[in-house]
Amino acid sequence: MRWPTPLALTTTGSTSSAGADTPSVRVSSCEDERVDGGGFSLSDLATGEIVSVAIGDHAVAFTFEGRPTLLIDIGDAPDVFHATEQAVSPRWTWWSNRTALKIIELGVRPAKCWDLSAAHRLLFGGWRSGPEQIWARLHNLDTASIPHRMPVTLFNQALDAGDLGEPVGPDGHLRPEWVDGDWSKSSAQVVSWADTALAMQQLQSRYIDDLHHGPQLRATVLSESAAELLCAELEVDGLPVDAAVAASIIAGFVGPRPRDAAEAAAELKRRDDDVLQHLPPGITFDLRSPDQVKSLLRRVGIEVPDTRAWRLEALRDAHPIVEPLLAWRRAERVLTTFGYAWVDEHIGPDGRLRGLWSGSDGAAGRMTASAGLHNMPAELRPAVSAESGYAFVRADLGQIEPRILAAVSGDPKLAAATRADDMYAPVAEQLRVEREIAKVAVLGAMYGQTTGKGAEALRRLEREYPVAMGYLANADQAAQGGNDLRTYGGRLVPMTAININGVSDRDARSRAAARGRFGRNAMIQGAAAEFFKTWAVLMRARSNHLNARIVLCLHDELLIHVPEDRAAETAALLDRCLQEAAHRWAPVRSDGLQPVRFVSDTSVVGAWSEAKD
DNA sequence: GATTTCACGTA
DNA sequence: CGTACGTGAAATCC
Repeated sequence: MRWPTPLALTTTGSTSSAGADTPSVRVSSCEDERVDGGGFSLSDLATGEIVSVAIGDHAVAFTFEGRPTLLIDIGDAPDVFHATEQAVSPRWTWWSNRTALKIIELGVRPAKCWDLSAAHRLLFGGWRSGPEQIWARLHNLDTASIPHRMPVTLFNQALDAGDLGEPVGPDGHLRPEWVDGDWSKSSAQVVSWADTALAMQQLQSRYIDDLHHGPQLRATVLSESAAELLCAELEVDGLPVDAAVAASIIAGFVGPRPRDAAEAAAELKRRDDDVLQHLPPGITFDLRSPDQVKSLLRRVGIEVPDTRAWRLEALRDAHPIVEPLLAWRRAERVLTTFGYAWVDEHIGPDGRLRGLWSGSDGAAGRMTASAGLHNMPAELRPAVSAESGYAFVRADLGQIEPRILAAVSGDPKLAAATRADDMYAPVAEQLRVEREIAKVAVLGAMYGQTTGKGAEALRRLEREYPVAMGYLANADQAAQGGNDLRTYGGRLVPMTAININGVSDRDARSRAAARGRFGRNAMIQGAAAEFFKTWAVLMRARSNHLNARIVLCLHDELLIHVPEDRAAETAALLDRCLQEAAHRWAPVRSDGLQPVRFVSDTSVVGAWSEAKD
């Protein structure tokens, strides 16, 4: 698709409203060329779907029915985005949510999009999903041959816009100069880059059709795209945290905030001495060094292969130094990872903890977050508290993994068990074992349990739920054979994603077993991640009128910040969204029943720590 | 200076 | 039970 001479224009900031229904934008000039574009009325666009492509950090090219319509500078025109969302709520197309972030920072919340990067990670697996990767895979080019740009040196200055040429180089790859995006763009080049992105959207769409993975694949692309919008919003909004409460909790572990270096050193020594006093005077070890801790333990007669907490836990009574050592470890964790430095670095003056969010990193496509948002110790959760006049609605999915297994495998008997609030109860009855045994057996089957107490229960599981167990065995076998997997929602799980390092010292058999475990786990964990994101983005889309904001996603748990008087409504809506997500995953049967039931535990709280099971 | 290992928090 | 992630400090590599 080549575009005609683009109407490459910027607004003058004079978005005039002719009326609430027909906002219009007057366009006049561009960075480096003048194109007489005349007037532009958003109401003209209301009849069809806009495809819009945001470019780099700044400019955005709008297209309508394949024709370039408008090019603007993001920072210049928040009102244009706002009006566009209001009038037509387009499905934006962009290379990644870094563009969405720019718009969200202006206070506009795009409703929907096609995120090329998210779609790419879904379709092809892995982490890398820049324009050059997207282009290469869709053109069957070897990603190893993607060219890299020479580092910029004194003698190798950044290119002028005029030196860029076409986006595609002679080797068939996107030119790295274009991908890097730190070039000054002419309007024609911006439009050309938009052209490229739109072409990728069409190729991805065709790729989806050709995979024949069922209607859920396209639905997953849209859900994962929306999840990227959610991620950008999570980065902008942040998690409400009371820094004073956080500081007082930290003080309980490591003492008050030191005023100077000497005080910090004294506090450090005091904590070290709590442990070292159990040794003969004069003997000292660096407690921060695992090797030295091992030597320390050897000196008091304890020999261990490593000094991990769970191992030392069992040796509490072996020597009086073990107990204070464990306490030291705990305090050290708080001090180094979640101490005052963490508070200072990640909690803003507005009382929001902010980190970077990824919608689908990793092997199975779960969301990830930095700044400790996903591994904050439970002891710190009281500091995560709603602002004045607000409340949290927190909800987590109950027994999500076995329910997912029932759904993706299509096992009718296991699906029947999901009708119970506690699905392990009917499973236990079926297996004629205790509930705990049944639970361990089901989890063991999903995770590839190796140490076997539940061996007998596992055999019974295979007899009673052959479809579900067959699904897992199939994934295990495929992964052991080095074959890539694809989740129920359509995410490719490449077997290259498995971390070989951790098992490199084992023999071939245990490596194969590790691959098998990885495979069966990825199919469940990945599908659960997809289901969770569907739930979350439905809630995001449905809750605008409540002023509710999702402020934390934690694999199976949602935390929503909402005005107090809308909390009950929000909780009710959250449940309806869960039912909608379940329905989208598996339409109702002929008898009108939902084949697999999903449940959540939902509560309205003032702080995250409350009402947590 | 960059990379790996150990340890540990979360699900 | 087992998988995944992000983190920080020490140890190791180059």
